[in-house]
Amino acid sequence: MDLQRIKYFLALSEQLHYWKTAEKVNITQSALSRQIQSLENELGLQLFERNKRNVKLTPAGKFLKEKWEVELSELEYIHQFAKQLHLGERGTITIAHPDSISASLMPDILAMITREFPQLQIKLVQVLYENQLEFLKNYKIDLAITRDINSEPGIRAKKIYSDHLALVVPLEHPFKSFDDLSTESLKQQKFILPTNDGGSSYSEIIQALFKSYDFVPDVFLHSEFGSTIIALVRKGLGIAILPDSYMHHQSPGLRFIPLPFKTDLLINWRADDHNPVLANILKLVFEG
Amino acid sequence: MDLQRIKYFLALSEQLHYWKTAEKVNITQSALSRQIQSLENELGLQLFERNKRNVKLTPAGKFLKEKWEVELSELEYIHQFAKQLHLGERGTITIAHPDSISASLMPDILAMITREFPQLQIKLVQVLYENQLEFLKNYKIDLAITRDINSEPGIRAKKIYSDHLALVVPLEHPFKSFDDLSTESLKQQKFILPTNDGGSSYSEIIQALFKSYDFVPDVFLHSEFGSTIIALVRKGLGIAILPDSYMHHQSPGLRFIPLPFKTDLLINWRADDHNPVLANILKLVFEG
DNA sequence: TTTATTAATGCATATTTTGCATTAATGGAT
DNA sequence: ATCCATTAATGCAAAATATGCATTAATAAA
Repeated sequence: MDLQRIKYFLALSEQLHYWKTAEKVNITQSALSRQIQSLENELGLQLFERNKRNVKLTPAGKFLKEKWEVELSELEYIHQFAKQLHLGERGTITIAHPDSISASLMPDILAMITREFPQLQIKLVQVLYENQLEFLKNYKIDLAITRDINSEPGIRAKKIYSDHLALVVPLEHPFKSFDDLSTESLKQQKFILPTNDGGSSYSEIIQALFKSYDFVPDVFLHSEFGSTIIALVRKGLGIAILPDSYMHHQSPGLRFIPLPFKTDLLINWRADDHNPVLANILKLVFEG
Repeated sequence: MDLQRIKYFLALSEQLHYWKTAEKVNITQSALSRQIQSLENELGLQLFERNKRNVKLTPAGKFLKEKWEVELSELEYIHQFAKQLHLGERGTITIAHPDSISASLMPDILAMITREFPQLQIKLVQVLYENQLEFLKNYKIDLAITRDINSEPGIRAKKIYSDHLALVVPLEHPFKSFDDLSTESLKQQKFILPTNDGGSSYSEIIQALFKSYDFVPDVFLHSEFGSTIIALVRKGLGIAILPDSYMHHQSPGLRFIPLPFKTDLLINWRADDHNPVLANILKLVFEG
């Protein structure tokens, strides 16, 4: 059954006149007549009661007119929605990102996305460092913002930002600026550092930093969660090294001392992911 | 957009394999391939992500699969429903009938209808005698059961039943049987009779009855409603003449004395009414 | 590298739809 | 009653569309 036929029927059911209707829908009266006939044959029922003079809906025709009007507009809506999915203007995307940028980079990115694609639904998740690529490969997330360079096949990555590292100390701490740092003074500090899992480029940078001062830090505690680390520093339990993106978090009682080391932020996605939503978001992130 | 195409799409979206699907829907792989392509062109979007080896739904395709499945089954249901309307197995019909047969003939007719056409919706109404044909012509009712022969153009009628008239008296009344009736004894009675509107063949029969006893009745009250008349008779306010169909109403305290006069029941409908429901009901009423 | 698998495509054929011209039925006017 | 204007249906040829067969091109697996 062709939907066009149903549209012809609906037009005729309004006009109840073959000639006028035929003109309206841009076919000849002959074609219209036969379209209605085929529709009736296909359904095995009569839609119109007609003689050579008058056209009138049968009860079944009246019923179908009402129902089909609803169904056709429903289908119309569905098709428009699908078109938006196709164009990547609608849909859902799940993004994992590090805690550090939840008050700096993420708000910017999200504002940009909702400005360009207001219909997109975005799910933000925080994923443990070691799970990020696995979740990406298993379609649990579609986009991962990480601080690590990966070399997974099937995953593409691109740098989107670069953070300075900063030494985070309580306000009352004697370290006021970078000049106060020395091997001697650092040796006396207790450190709260990210979990050292060996593979993370972020950890490696921190290791390099300590190496440049040529000492092994006294690590009081490891945590994977930046917000945990900040809370502990504020309580005076130690000092930490974090990306200075954390400065954008509302953290009274803390001092960030910038260090001459940088940590990159990379955006990761499946190379074979053809979801148009992804393509739109990547384009937006890279090109503004 | 042909619904058949959508069915092909749905089949392919299950199998995700052109050959197998083509076989299943009884066309060649070539035809299927092109049907899917036209569908994609028509919608202006991609339904499947495919290379020469694999077929996979796109997000839009996945969405449409779910929605179209629902819509198609909805349409299926609508078409079946319409078919039933066409066959007169579904639909609504409004029937007017006299109060007298609401406990005798009507239950029989209704039982018959619901047995044969359980999906039919029947509205029963009581319409004042003088409005019956007007309501029928104005499509307020579809079927009128009357006791009057009409000669309206456009209205067809057929006799379906014949009632005896009965004299209705309270149980304690001296009239016990037809033999107790005489001009003398009747002259002493107060009568409660139907409204005498002149045109009703029912009233005319009652007039003929009185004429056969050669007297003019002392009429205490006229009412168009049989149940009102019965209530008044039971209270001893007079005696009445009613079709003996009323015997089937639960009316303790009354005696029905059959009279040798008959009143016909006719069923009336619009001659040009092609509602299949009507045709079915008429057939049922006439042929059992 | 080869092979088997599989979606797409060129082409001829079959089917369906369309438009033109005409027919047949019907309501209204004379 | 009769004629006329209107209007839905229909025969026919042309156009558009769908189908099947055979082949091609791409690719994953052996």
